[in-house]
Parts: sequence; structure tokens; C-alpha cells
Amino acid sequence: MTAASELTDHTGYWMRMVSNAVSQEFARKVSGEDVTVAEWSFMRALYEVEPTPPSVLAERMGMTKGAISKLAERLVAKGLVERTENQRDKRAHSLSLTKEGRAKIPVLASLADKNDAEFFGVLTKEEHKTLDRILRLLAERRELKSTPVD
Amino acid sequence: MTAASELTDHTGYWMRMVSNAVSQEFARKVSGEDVTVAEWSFMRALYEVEPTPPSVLAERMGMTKGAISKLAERLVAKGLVERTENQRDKRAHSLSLTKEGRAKIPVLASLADKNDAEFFGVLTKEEHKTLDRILRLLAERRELKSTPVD
DNA sequence: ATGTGTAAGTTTCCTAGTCAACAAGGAGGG
DNA sequence: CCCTCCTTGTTGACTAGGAAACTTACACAT
Repeated sequence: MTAASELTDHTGYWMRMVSNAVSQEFARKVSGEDVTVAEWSFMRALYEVEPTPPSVLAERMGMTKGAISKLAERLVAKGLVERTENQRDKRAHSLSLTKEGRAKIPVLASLADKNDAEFFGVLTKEEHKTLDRILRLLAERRELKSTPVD
Repeated sequence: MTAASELTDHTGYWMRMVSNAVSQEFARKVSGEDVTVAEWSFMRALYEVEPTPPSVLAERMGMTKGAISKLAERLVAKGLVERTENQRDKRAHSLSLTKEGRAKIPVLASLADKNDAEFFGVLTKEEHKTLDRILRLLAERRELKSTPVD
């Protein structure tokens, strides 16, 4: 086997390539709703458990506090998310979806469905299930061992 | 089933999360070699077929011409890549690895091996193989139907 | 009460990539 | 020739996120 052919054997390389393609296409789809992929991801994370402090969100999304801070700022400006003061601790606050934000969820989710179908529809049901299972397993692992440096 | 639980069912969502984690960790690893993930990806693409015009590279990597242009610029500045004029067409040129660039490949590849092992080592051999196969399949599909907008 | 250390968020600086506008060269028809 | 249209690659404006410095607030021991 030549060195050149070994080079194609990195799972991370293909993962990055496919993930970029999926996200790019999704970005195009949601841009009509005036929302970015990261914003959708943020809103969705919020939708599951709410209200949530930024720090928790950062860990769940695998992003830094700084990124979350800016993302939250944008979403508040768009009126999709709101902050609630924390009485006990004046440093902290919590984030929740506004009514408008909440209303957008199903729309965005259906775009996500469509995007998923377009990309992963070529897989057999079995393959798709396996892929899903593996990705979640890996995501869990990440959460366990590698909190972002920040 | 509630709407909330359906929300976790997007493959793209998990893919993005895992891919980011993998790339981030890899970025940390290669930063010692004064190279970024995109730069590695670029060099690797070049390594396979060389010399190559930027436009072809852009398509292969799923990036825009603009991104490739800047990436190439950085790599030329670092002395890892070089341009060759095209005699037939004065607009065009080709890119190849320099001796130094070529020499870095095995080092970077071994870091990539290590990163892959860390992340995907938790999978069974069977799972890992399946994941690989699926990702390549999806990457191929992308190339067939979705050249970047640009 | 107060000083020291720690935690929550924000801000600044830097890198990276998209998109759109652009310059420059080529191809083909009249 | 030369005019128009297409192609190649670069640039600038903008968005996004990471790292690290910073601000403010808390906790707890003295």
C-alpha cells in the first residue's frame, strides 16, 4: 500500500467534509427564516430544557462561553430568546425562548427533516439507524471527556 | 411522542456536533506543526493529485474559490505550497507541494491517525468500517449533485 | 468586615470562510 | 480585428467562533 492511499483513510477527514456539506445546505434552507445553523442549534438545545444558563448551554453544544454569549446576544436582538435575571446570583442569568422563538421551532424542524432526508435518504434504513446510533455514541463520549478548553 | 423528543432525531445535528469536536481536537494536535486543519486538508488533497489548479481543488474540498485562494496564499507564505504558471492560459496556474510541504505529510498523517484512534477507537471494527463506508458514500453524492454556490 | 480565590459572562483580538464584486485573460462569431 | 460572453482567480465586506484577558459577583476563611 502506498502512503498516498493511506491518506484517504481518516474518518475525521470524511466526517468534516460531509458535515460541512450538510450544514451548508441547511444554512441555505433556513436563511429564508432569517436564522443561521448555529442559531437553530441553540434554539433547539433551549427547547429541550428551559430556562437554561449560558454555561450549561455551552457545554451541551460543545462551544465556548464566548460563542454562546454572542449567539445569545444575536437571538435576543432578533426577539427569539430572552434573558431572565437570577435573583440568587447577580452574575448569572437564564435563557429561554420567547413566544416567537418557540413558534419558529416546528418550521425549522421541518426544514431540518427535509435536509436530513435529502442527504441521508440515499442510505438504507439500517444504515441510517446505525449512523445515528454511532454519532450519538460519539457525541456522548465527547461530553464525558472533553469540555472545551475555555 | 412529544415534539421535543422528535427534535433530537436529526442526523445532521449530531454529525455537526461530532465533526466539530473531532476537528477541534485535531486542530489542537496540529497547531504544534504550525498548520491548521484546513491547511492539512488542502495539502492532503494536493498530495493525491499534483499539480492541481485551484478550481479543481475547490471542488474536491467542497469550498469556494475564494477560500482556496486565501488558503493557498497562506500555504505559499509558509513555504509548503508553490504555484506554477500556466503557459497556455495566463489566468490560470497550478499548485503543488514544496519539498518541505511534502515532508510534513507523514507527520501530519500520523497525528490524524492518532486523532482518529482517540475518537473512533471506542467503536467496534465493524462499526468503524460502516461509518467510513457511509461517509464516503455521502461525500461522493455531494460531489455529484452539489457544487458550491459560488 | 475583608481579603483571597473562584465562577459567570462579556469583550477583544485573531483566524477562517462565504458571498458578491471585480480584474484579466480567453474563445468564438461577425 | 473587436465585441460580447465566459472563465480563472483575487479582493473586500461580513459573519462566525476560539482563546484569553477582563469585570463583576460570590464564597468562605480568617
